[in-house]
Amino acid sequence: MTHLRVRPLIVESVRPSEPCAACEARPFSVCNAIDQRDIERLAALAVSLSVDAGRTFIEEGDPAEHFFNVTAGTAKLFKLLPDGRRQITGFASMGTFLGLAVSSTYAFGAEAVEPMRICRFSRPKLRALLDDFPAMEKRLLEVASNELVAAQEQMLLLGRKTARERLASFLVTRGVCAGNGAPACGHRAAEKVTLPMTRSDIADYLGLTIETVSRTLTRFKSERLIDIPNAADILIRDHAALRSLATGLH
Amino acid sequence: MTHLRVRPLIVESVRPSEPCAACEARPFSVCNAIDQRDIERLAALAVSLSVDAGRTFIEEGDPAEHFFNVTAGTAKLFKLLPDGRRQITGFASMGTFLGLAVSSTYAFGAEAVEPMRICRFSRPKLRALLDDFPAMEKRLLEVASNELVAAQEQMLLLGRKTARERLASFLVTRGVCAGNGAPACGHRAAEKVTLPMTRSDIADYLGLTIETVSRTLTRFKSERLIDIPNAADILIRDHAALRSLATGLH
DNA sequence: CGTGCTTTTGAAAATCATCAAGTATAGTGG
DNA sequence: CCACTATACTTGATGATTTTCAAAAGCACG
Repeated sequence: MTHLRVRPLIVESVRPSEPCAACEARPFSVCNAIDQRDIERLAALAVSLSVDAGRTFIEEGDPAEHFFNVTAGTAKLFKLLPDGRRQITGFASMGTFLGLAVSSTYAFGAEAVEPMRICRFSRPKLRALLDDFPAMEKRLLEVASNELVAAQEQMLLLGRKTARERLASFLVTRGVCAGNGAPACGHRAAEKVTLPMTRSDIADYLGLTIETVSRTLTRFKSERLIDIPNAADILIRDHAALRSLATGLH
Repeated sequence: MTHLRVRPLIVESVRPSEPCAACEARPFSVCNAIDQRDIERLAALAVSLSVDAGRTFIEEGDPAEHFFNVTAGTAKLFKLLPDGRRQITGFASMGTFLGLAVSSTYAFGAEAVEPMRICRFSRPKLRALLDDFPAMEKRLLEVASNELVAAQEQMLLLGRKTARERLASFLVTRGVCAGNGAPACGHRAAEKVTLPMTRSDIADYLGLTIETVSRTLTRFKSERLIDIPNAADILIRDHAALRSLATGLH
């Protein structure tokens, strides 16, 4: 019954010849908590995978069998209501660690918004490894703490900010921390913000509709705060004004 | 300016004779990760404090010098915008651990909504202790992971749920996990939900106004979903209907 | 150069916020 | 014990931001 066969989530599945040691994402990820000489033990667990754009590689409610580490590309993390309403809780890019749940099932779904490369670890095996590398456990706690802070900031945005303030916050945050896709998080503001996600994704991230997102961006443009050479790229023209808007000052 | 504060935050400051060993909150907190025989080392760091209702004991932006563990009472955790808009990101009750931030300053404020008892730890000292007790570090990671899941659920609520759905979610969650103040989190539904916080707090938690909270509760009452003997107590009359509403089913 | 998608733009509708009283409730002091 | 005050809560009328519904305009891809 070939027609019932589930299409494999994963397009390619390899153990790179020089697995973690040469990983470009390592400096940005929890993996850098492990010494160069111990890195092989981690590499033995890692499976590097390609994920096509649009592919869901974590399904909310599924048994949580793996941890993931994003090594390239971007994913959206989301929760759904039965009628299809969606809240995107965050975007994961290079270095982001996924699957930090105590529960036995995933609390959120994850879908690639652009072609991705991810590193997959068996949950129980990585857990076992963590016992030998408390430094990595410490890093995980740091990561979780930072995400918690970001989540609180997002709650403020979703609960109390206007549409204009939400878009301004989004652009500013993207500009500072995800300038052009690289999560180098240089603390300098980017001129150009590249948005790999659709307006629909942005809307579901900010608790708005696509129409409101589009209208608000258009208005920013008419106010000379930004330029929109094409839908995916935003040029920041008045960073100060945007930052001010983002923090709730009118 | 916290430095200019006249009245002391803390009303009473004691090291109880049997510090952590007999702590009622320990079974609910991260402290239970430490063995009975090692508990003294933790107790040596702990300072037990009383906090009056309405007192702010964590100020957003202040240097993060302490961790806290709630041993009795309830606090609201919040973030503010410059013009006074407030988002309550959560309520902390018995067993809740506070202060998990990597940053050197608190990312949120905390205020007692009813008389509280908290356990205070010096950040650097507890950090040092954690090196000797990886089990506690593990527990902290669990706690942070769980809070992350709760935060994502709250983002779904704030970004995508209607006022009715938000209130229903709030009542159901309170009924299951905070029945009558004890965070036993028994998985049975409570008949009565006691709300130590004001309507204003509920509104700021759910991203609504006090008027909408009040009206929605009144409507639930007229629909026989709940009873409101007094503003602080809510009787759940139709738990199934509320749960259904909370998950977005109309 | 269609075809299908995303994005933009417009008009109408709706939910929720704001403004404004009015009613409980609790705490205080006479 | 009872006014008296302050605060919290409820209820009503109006209004505004955002959503919904609808359709046109861009863009990418075969």
